Amino acid sequence: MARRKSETLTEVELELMDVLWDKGAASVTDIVEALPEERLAYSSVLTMMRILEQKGYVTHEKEGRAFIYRPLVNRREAQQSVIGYLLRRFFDNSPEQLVVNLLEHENLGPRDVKRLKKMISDSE
Amino acid sequence: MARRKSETLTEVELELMDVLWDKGAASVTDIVEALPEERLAYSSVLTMMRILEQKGYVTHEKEGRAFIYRPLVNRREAQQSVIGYLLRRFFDNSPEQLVVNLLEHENLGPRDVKRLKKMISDSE
DNA sequence: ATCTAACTACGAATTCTTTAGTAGCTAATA
DNA sequence: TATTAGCTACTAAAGAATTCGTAGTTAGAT
Repeated sequence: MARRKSETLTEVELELMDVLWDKGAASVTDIVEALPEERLAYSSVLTMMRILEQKGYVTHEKEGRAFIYRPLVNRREAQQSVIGYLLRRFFDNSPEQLVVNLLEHENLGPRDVKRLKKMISDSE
Repeated sequence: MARRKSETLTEVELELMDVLWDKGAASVTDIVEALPEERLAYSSVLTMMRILEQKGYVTHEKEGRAFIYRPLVNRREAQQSVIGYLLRRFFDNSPEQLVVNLLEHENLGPRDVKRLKKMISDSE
């Protein structure tokens, strides 16, 4: 039997969406060039774009000879989606738990914590 | 060619680890019984436990006739790891961005926001 | 000592993800 | 109009994740 489809962007999907989000719209050639040298073959990107379209993350239209791809989901939405997934699966739907862990995270210096607090204060 | 291994717990792996984290230690039978009715066959759980052991998430020892599995990674560590992944891949290593999104998340009521703020203020 | 119930080990099957080669179409140009 | 450069479509392939069947082993009961 088999696995369920991923409900969030997978690794490579995310990498390509990042390019689209940065550029707003792009042809396959644009995307290949935006990626690190030799990262993916042209046809690999093409395949992934097809998959992303199937999954409803992007759409395309012909412009001149090439397909121009545009995101149907923006970065913010993708972020919210993955946060939702994370809360559900790892944090028992408790944003507090997530933030507690974030505050304790080794990657977080005192400077970060300070900025975080300021940001939350400002958000009222 | 092929994909990279997942650096965080996958869906089913997480489901099983959750049982271990709750119980502290458990036999395969214990785990099957802790899962929702008909969720997974005995042998499926066995296979997944083997994989989890290969990946270094659990260990086992024989107790009587059965294997008793114990987590080698605790819930907190798994949460930190997935937060690290999230920051890196979705939030450009910016905890601020993550929190901004959390605050704007539709699942978050005003009561949650209030508690969050208090929690961060208290964290000095 | 044999039988049997309880477990584990091994491997197969299926889908998803990721990567890429190649055939084939099309528009611009010589 | 015939070439060809630039794209897309199709196909393949292999690793990872997920699920489960079955053979084989072993400890305890008869």
